[in-house]
Amino acid sequence: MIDRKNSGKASDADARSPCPVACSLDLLGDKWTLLVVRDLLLGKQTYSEFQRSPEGIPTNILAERLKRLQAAGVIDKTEYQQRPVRYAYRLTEKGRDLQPVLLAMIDWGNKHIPGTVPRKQIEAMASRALKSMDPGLRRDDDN
Amino acid sequence: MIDRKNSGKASDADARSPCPVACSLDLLGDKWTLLVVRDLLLGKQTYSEFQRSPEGIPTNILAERLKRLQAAGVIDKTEYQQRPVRYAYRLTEKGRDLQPVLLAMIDWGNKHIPGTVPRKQIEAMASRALKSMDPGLRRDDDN
DNA sequence: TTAGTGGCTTGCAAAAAGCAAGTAACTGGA
DNA sequence: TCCAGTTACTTGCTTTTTGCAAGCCACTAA
Repeated sequence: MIDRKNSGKASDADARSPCPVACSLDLLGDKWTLLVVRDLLLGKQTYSEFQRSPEGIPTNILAERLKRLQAAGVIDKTEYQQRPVRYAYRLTEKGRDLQPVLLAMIDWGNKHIPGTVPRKQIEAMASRALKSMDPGLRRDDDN
Repeated sequence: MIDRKNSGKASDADARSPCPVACSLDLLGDKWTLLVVRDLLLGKQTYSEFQRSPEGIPTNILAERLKRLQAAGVIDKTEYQQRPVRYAYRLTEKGRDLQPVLLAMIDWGNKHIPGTVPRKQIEAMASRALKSMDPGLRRDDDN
């Protein structure tokens, strides 16, 4: 199972162009990747939490995206307990820096797509998630 | 050639969820769409200009994306001359409002993907494009 | 012992992307 | 007038990616 694609590449190599937009889209340009990042910013951390999001990401795509994001250094995966083994996915600084992109999308959606849940409500969800978090999942350290 | 998909839909109907991020990605979530928006923000307006961009968008994909963006109200298409007929694609207000999303991506790319051309340089390109623009292509009106 | 959960992998059909080629309307030059 | 070239696409076909269902392994709790 040797696969040379995307190996280690924190950046380009086979990027389409040196444009930062094009390079960002090489990693993030699909319907699912940024939704996973959104979930992480909202405080979700486990595979099954991502699966339970209302959009219903297919499980094979979720697995593939988590690997890609990890390979790109956007997230990391840690065993937060053994017996039974459970993994927590968390954003790295590189991942957290995607927040402005997500916020810009939220603002655009709110302004131009009727019926989308407003940013304020989303921010409230995020802070509520932080407060009610399982202590075992908390990140007191910063990478 | 009846096609009921995407007809008129400025917003959702068959959106995956009411999340503004998910809804935005339903329209913008692929490798090419935001590159076309980038080109438009940089002052490019014609089919062949989009084609000449360094990423090399396949022509059938470009045609399909232009239709989708037009159907979504992000761009409009006007005949800016006849004999021979030539079309100019321009961002609507909805389209211009995507600038913050693009800027956030540029900043992220500049910070985390080595070798990407810096925002300042891109902004310089955009203003140079404005100054040297064919008067026939200029938009003095605002929709 | 058995049902249930978490975190995946595998197989396969359907959709989308990517490539090459072709087309229609027109221009400008020999 | 003929011919090459440009613009704005469409069509056909192959390859890649998505999406859906099912299966699997480790483990727990009843």
